[in-house]
Amino acid sequence: MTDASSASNNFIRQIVLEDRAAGKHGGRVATRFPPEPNGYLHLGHAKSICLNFGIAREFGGTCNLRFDDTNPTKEDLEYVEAIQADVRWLGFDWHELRHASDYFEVFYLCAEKLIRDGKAYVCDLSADEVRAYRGTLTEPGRDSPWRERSVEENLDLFRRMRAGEFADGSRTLRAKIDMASGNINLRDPALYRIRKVPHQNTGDAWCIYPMYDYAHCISDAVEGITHSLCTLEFEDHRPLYDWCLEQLDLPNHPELTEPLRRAGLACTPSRPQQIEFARGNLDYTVMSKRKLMALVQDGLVAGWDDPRMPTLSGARRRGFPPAAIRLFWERAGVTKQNSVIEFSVLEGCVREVLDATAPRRLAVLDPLKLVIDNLADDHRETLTFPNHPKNDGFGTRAVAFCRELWIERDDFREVPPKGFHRLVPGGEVRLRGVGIVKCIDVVRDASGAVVELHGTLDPDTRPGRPGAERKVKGTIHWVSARDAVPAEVRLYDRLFTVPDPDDTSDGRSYSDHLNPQSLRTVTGYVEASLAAIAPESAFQFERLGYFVADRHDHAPGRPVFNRTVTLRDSYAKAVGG
RNA sequence: UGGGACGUCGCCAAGUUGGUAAGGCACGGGAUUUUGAUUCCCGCAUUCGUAGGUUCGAGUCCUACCGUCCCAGCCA
Repeated sequence: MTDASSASNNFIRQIVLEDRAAGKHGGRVATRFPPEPNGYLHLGHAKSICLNFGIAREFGGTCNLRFDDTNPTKEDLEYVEAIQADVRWLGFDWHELRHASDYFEVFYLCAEKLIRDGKAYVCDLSADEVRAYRGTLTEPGRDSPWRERSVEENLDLFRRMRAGEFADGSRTLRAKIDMASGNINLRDPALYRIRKVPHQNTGDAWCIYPMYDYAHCISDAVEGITHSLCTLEFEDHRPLYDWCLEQLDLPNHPELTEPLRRAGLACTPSRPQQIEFARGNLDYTVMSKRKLMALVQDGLVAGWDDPRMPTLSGARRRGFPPAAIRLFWERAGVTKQNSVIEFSVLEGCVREVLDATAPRRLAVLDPLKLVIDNLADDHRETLTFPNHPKNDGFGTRAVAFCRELWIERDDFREVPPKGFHRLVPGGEVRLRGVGIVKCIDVVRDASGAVVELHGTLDPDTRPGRPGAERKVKGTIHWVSARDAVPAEVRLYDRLFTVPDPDDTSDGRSYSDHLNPQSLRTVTGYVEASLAAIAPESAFQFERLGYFVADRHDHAPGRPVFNRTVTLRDSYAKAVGG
């Protein structure tokens, strides 16, 4: 994890630095990553994960994984399991695994304290009425008719809410703040609502559930969080975050957190500080949970881990190394500016990591036969290839060579465009690791299509011979037609055809911009040893790109590869290919 | 005159007491190369949303304006 040690500077890191210098929290740093288990983690979450775990790691602090599970109608165990796997895969491990629901009893005790202090009341208004009383962005709201109930009545009603005496939606517990505030979050926000539905973690123990603003700040304090990092849209919520913690003063009211200690959970409440940063967006993709969910449910992709999805499980299956994702977010930086990062930045990180870590192999994806006429029909040879051009530590491997080869159809042109460096009739090209071959014949089928090439290998240009230094314009890759094995290869491209699929100003929605070419499956030929490698092994197929053995479908004897990313190709770019 | 935030190169992003615009990606050019890959050089904002002002000097201070994003869930 070298990328975390060279931590780039950003405003949050500076705040932490200053806080430590000032001796806040005794110099302690504690963060948390608090996903709601209502979907899979995506690249955007990775930014928050890298930030929270990265800050904790840099300062010798701790970072908890906390499931923000306060809304049982949306959450599911499937997600809590997938999220843990994704965080681990990204390369992080949490100090403690917590659930907001672990604190339900604490939230309840805190609510009673607010009621006793005259800071919260039970409101009988319906959802529609609350909306009407709230006012608008430019007009103040009006006080609820239930705002001045006595402490005794509020306490009685709230206890009966918990006991299940009232119907869903019939009452809420509300904070008593200011119905005229310019900040709508302060217009007596709901703290608790009635939902008689079972919860993925607490079963049917509760029928009242706390709201995010109320639960989140208390959860942070209870866990001793020092810096509570969240995204920009919560900036308006910070006054409420601070209000709750100020009313409750958890550090000085141990009786409120007593249930936790009784349950054996460590608990030394802090007074955390919420700091907001901008989400990270990528072009040519969508990142909202709702849209990702729709892509899955509408069958537009093969699942949450479809290699075209910006989910972490999708990135994993696509072959993006976790280190590349970490590097990416480090490069992108952390600020308060809304931004859309070009996908090429991510691809660059992926190539950078894979160039250094992926062993090289030969594979032909669009095969055309090339017969070396000046080799005996039974000619068999085993060539030794380095596994990495710049790192001998990768060792070497044996590559079978014979008279009949597969080469890339693209690497032969009868009428070459200018600047074409590959094989042409009568022309020469280097076969990677073999020598220079000259094309002496082109075989066509009845329709005139090229079906086979014949050539001669110049024996003086074989590796080790003096002629091996001879220059030719191009080098192409190949595999032995008698030894290579067929493999299913999935060629992925971006899922959307437009930079901003979320833009609906032309009246079209993101699903109208799906790229029909985002997946092309071909059967190619790969070095035989690739049939035996483990799923998720990554390789560079020389001159083609980086490929990964599919996590689920690759099996011994049935190789399946996903193209992670192509190699940079200045030739294709120059000719507009 | 509802509240909150943000505007530095095509995309990110440094710039913390005002002293004369880092870096990355992308892009263009060149070298090396048995991957048109990698690597290596070189180039790439007289200018910091705009207009004024203060100052010997402003991206950094002041004023006004313009633009973008977020907020009216008993979602998070």
